[in-house]
Amino acid sequence: MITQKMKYALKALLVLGDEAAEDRPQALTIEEIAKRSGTPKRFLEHILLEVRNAGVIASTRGRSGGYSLLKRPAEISISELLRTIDGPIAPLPCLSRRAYQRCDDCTDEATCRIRKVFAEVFWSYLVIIESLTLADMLKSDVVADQVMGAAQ
Amino acid sequence: MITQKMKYALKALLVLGDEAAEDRPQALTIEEIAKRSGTPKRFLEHILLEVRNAGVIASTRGRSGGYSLLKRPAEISISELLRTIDGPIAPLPCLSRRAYQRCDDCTDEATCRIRKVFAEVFWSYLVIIESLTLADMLKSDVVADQVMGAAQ
DNA sequence: TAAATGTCTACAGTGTTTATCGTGTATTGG
DNA sequence: CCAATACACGATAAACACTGTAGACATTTA
Repeated sequence: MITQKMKYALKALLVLGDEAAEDRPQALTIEEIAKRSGTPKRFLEHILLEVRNAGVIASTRGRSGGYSLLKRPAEISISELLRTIDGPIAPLPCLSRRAYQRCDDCTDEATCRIRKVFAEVFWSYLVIIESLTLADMLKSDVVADQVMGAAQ
Repeated sequence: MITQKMKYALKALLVLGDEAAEDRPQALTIEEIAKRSGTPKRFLEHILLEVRNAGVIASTRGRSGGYSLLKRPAEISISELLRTIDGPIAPLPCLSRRAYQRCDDCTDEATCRIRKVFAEVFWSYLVIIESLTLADMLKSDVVADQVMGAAQ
C-alpha cells in the first residue's frame, strides 16, 4: 500500500501538471494546490518541500510565490517519487540498490532463499514501475477508458 | 518492504518444507522451528497460529505435538501468505479484490488517474507474484546459483 | 496424573503515519 | 520602506502498526 502522503504528492503533481498543460506559466500557491487536490494545507507544505528537495518542482517565495513543475511530466518518474516519499521500493532491505542494508539476521546473502525468490519478482516489478512517469498519469483519457470499460 | 513477521513465516515454512522433503512425516515443535529458523519462540507462536488458520499448516497439541505442512509446497502460494501475514498486496485499497475499500477522499473511482495508473502496474505485478509457491523457494539450488553468479 | 505442547488474551516498547502549530525568512506591491 | 503575502522549518502529538513478552489455559500422552 502506498501512503496517504504519496497520494497527496501525486495529486499535487497532477494539479501542477494540468496547470502547465493549460499553458499558464504561473506558479500555484500551496493554498491553491491544497484546495484543488483536497489536501490539508499544513501537511501539504511538508510534502511539497520533500518533492522540491528531490528536484522535481520549484518554489518561489514571497508575494506572488508558489510552486511549479521543474521538469517535463515525461521526465518525472513515479518510482523516484515513491522512493522520495515512501522510502525504498524493494521488498527486502538487502535488495535495495540505493538504500541497501544487510538483514541483521542474515548469515549469508548468497544462499538466502528468501532473498533469491524475492529478487526475481522484484526485478520484474522494477522494469514495470520504473517506466512510469507523470505524463502517463496526465494523459489518462478518462472518457475513452469509460467507453472501453463498458465494452468489456 | 515485507515485514519481519513475513520473513519469519517464510523461514518457518522453509524449515517445515525441508523436513517434509527428508521424508520424515514427523511434526516439528515450535521450539525446534524457532531454533532452526532463528525466530523468537513466543513471537513464532502467533505467526504459526495465523498460518495455521489460513489452512497452510496443521498443528497437533499435547505431548509429541507440533506443526507440519498441510499442503504440498507447490500448492502453498507466497502471495496468499503475504496477504495472511502482511495484509493486502494492492498499492491502493480500492484496487484490492479481497480487501476492497473505497478511498475516503475519492470522488469518482472511474476517473481517478492515480487508481488507473497503479491498476496497470498492479495487474502486471500480480501475475508475477501469484505464480510463486513455496516449492520455488525450496528447490532453489544454491550451489548452481553461485556458479552462475561467478560466471556473470 | 504430570510433563510436554499448542492456544489465547493482554500488554508494552518502539517506530511510522498523519497531521497541526508557531515562528522564521524571503519577496514585492504600494 | 514596510506590511502583506507566501514559502521554510522545527516541535509536538494523536493514532496506529510492528515486534515482541508474559501469563493463564487447553490438550495429549507416556
